[in-house]
This record gives sequence, structure tokens and C-alpha cells, in this order.
Amino acid sequence: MNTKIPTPSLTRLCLIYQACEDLYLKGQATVSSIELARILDSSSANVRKDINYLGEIGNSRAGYEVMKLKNFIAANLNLTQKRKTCIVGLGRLGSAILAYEGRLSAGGYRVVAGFDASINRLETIRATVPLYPDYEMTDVVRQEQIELAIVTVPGEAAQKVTDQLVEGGVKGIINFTPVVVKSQKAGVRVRNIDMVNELRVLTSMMTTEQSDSKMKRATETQRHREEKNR
Amino acid sequence: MNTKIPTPSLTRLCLIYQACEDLYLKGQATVSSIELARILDSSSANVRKDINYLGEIGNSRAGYEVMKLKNFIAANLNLTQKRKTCIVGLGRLGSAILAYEGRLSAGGYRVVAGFDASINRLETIRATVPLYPDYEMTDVVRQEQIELAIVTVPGEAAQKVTDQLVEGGVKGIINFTPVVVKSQKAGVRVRNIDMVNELRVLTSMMTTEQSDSKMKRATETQRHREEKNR
DNA sequence: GCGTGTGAACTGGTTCACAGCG
DNA sequence: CGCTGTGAACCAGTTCACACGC
Repeated sequence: MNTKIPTPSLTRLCLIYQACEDLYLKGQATVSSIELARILDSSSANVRKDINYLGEIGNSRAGYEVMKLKNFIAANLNLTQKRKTCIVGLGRLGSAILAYEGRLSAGGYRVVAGFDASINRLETIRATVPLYPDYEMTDVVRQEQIELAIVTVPGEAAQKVTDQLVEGGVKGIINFTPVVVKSQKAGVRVRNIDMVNELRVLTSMMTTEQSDSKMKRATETQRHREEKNR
Repeated sequence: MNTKIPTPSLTRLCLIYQACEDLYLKGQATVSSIELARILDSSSANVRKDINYLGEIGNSRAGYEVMKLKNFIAANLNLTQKRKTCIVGLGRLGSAILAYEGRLSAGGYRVVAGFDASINRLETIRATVPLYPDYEMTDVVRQEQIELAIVTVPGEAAQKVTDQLVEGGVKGIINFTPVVVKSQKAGVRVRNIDMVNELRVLTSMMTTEQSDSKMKRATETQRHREEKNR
């Protein structure tokens, strides 16, 4: 089924997955592509295409069954089992994320280790997850079979840390550092998120007055259909 | 000059801007598109195209002058003046970012306000920037002419907060909430970043074995040229 | 009628390949 | 030569528009 799903679709599918969870908690049993589009701030055609990458599921006239859709996405995107995760760098940001542990866990990610270069810091932080000095990183990752890592070290250390993680067998990394890191080993996925850069992109977009994506829009017929349901 | 620069290019240009800063600090005077590509984990053609959206600048044979390029990008993307920024929601994550103030400032963003719904919390946090209760948000934003906001409130509050910010005149928002928020007013840019969703995307990418973007590659000649310079 | 599934048309970005210049 | 600037070719993702099913 999954002969290459485009990344933007993958991102939206994960968002849809979350939306299903929320809708389910609200007691809603069924949802249309139009409603999902509204939640994701996307288009209904887009939503339908995305879902169809995974195969057929919908029930015409009534839309998608919330629970069925959620499970369907989870099954196809391998979101069913809890994945082991670690946090590297326990400064302000890292600690905050560590404290976030609950939400990560609810989302299907168990934080099983924290790492930092400063032994001192390791001793002062009290956490529910075990903390280790950075030089044990590769070993612990390998031993515990940790699949994901969240990196919040200073920029200078980012690439080194990445290498150690990859060496230990990590398969996905979120890097909050201003340095773009790369994994030698193919197949390891990295997502770089730097706040300053995000702010700059935002700044350039807002000042350079890019034609707003909401301006280029559907034809009359389409627009009416979508608007009506608001 | 800037008749619509694609968003991915904008993102890379900001990264290049940062790279220039770093290179400058290292004392490097000149940089080639190939080297930049390596830093950004991108392709040289891409880098050249991006830079050319802004107009011509390069100095054949020797590459780009680091400082000139940096200023060139700053001028075109309006990265020259310091922008006022605020942080909404001062829980663990918000406070961590508040403490990050130094890096934001170094990057050209002055944090001039923090907001939270809990008066209690406002009183316990000690910060160098003024803190306000959330109901003053719209007013303060308008008064101070704050252009950017970083939102770290609980998901339920995200859309409401966004509306208040937009009402006050904010032009760009980074939303760390699991809820995708939308601005009614056109022209306001929103960047949604949710950690759990990022982890899910990563998970689906790594397990679903998407053909790695590094696999589909340049022709022989091209590859050789790029590799040689490593 | 309402809403999914889907080819076909289109738009946007990336990569190629090479001319031109120091 | 080495490296930029750039049309042209290519590939990817989005939007359109409509057929088909409940």
C-alpha cells in the first residue's frame, strides 16, 4: 500500500490522527473530509487524497468513522506501539520537555533516558526517568533500543551528539539546535527546528508580503460547498 | 525584486543567513554554494537559485563574500531591525523559552512581554521582561506594537489566544500547541510545531521506509563535483 | 443530495546542464 | 579551470471536477 507517501501528506495524516483522537473524546462518531480540512486548515481534496494513500476506508454520504479512521492511520503509519525516546541536553529547554513526559507518553512515546554532559546537573535534576552522562549515550541507546531522540544541546555539540545517537542505533531525531545536523547512516530521519530561524522565516514572510496561501483559492462551486459547512 | 519567493527557499535563505554569521565568526571571508549546500544539507543548485531570487551578488570563481551575502539576505528579507516578540503561556516550556531570551535577542528578536492566565504564576516567576495577565494581552500587544508571538499555552486555549494576538496586531505566530490554529485576518503567518506530531511523522517515516531523499541523486558528473569538495 | 474516491490538469519547486566570466 | 547565474527539463504535490455509491 505505501508506495511512497509524500512527506506533507504524512504530516497531515498524523494531524488527522490527532484530530480523530480529539473528536472521539468529544463523542463525535463520524467526520467528513471537509470538517477535517477545517481542523487542519487544509483542503478537503487534500485530506481525501492523503487518506487514500493508505487505501480505501470511507463510507460515502456519512464521512469517515472517527475511530476506524484513527486506527486505520495508526496501523498504516506504525503508530500503534509505544516507542522509546530520549532527551539529550538537560538545560532549560531539555528539562521542560522532560517535564512534558506526560504528554509525550499519552502520545505514544515513552521517555526512557535523559543525557547531559554535566554530572553536576544530572545530580540536581530530579526526574522520573533515569539520567546518564553523555559518554554513556551510545551504549544506553543501544542497550535500551531507543529509537527516537530529542536534542537540546548547544549548537556546537549538536553534530557530535547526533553521531553518537546514530551510532547507538537511533532512527529519528528532533534537533532543536540552530545547527543543521546530518546523519551519515542513511535511513535516519532528522527534523531540524530552530526557534530563531522560525522567527526569521516568519519575519521575512510577513514583511515581504508573500501572496497569502489563503488567497489562491478554489473555484466558486468548491468554495461554496466548503463555506456552507462552517 | 521579490516577486514571490517560495517558502522552502525562504527557509533556506534564513539558514544561509545564520551560516554566514557562523562562518564570519570563524573568520572565513568567502564561501561557495557547494559549501553552503553542505552546511544546509541541500544541493548547490538549490542554494544558488535561492540566492538568486534576491538578485545577483556572487563573485565567480571565488564564491560569495560571507559578509556581503549576509547583509544582502538581511536587507532583502527585512532581518535588519530588531522585532518585538512576546511569549504567551509561561508553563515549563514558556519559561524555558523566556530564559532563552539571550539567544533570541542575539538573533534579532527582543522579548518585550510574557503572558499567562495564572496571576499566581506571574508572581512567582522572576524575569527580566515584564509579565502580564492574559486579559491584557490584546492591549499590550497593540500598545507595544508587538509583531511576533510564541504560544505555549495548553491546546484548549490556543485558538482563543491566537485570536487575541491577531486582534492586537501581531503578524506572526509560532504555535507549540497540538492544536492547529488559524488566523482570521489574512496576512498573519502561523507556524505550527507540535512535538508529539513531529515524533509521529518521524516514526512513520522511519518505519514506512520512505525512499530516502538522499537516494535520488545527481548525475555522475554533479555528484563527483560535490563529493570532491568534502 | 451529500460525500468519498480518483484521474487529469496544473502549479510550484528542484535538479540538470551549460554558458559566461574572472 | 572553478564557480556563479539561469533557462530548460523534470518531478512532486495540490487542486479540479466529476463519476459512483449510500
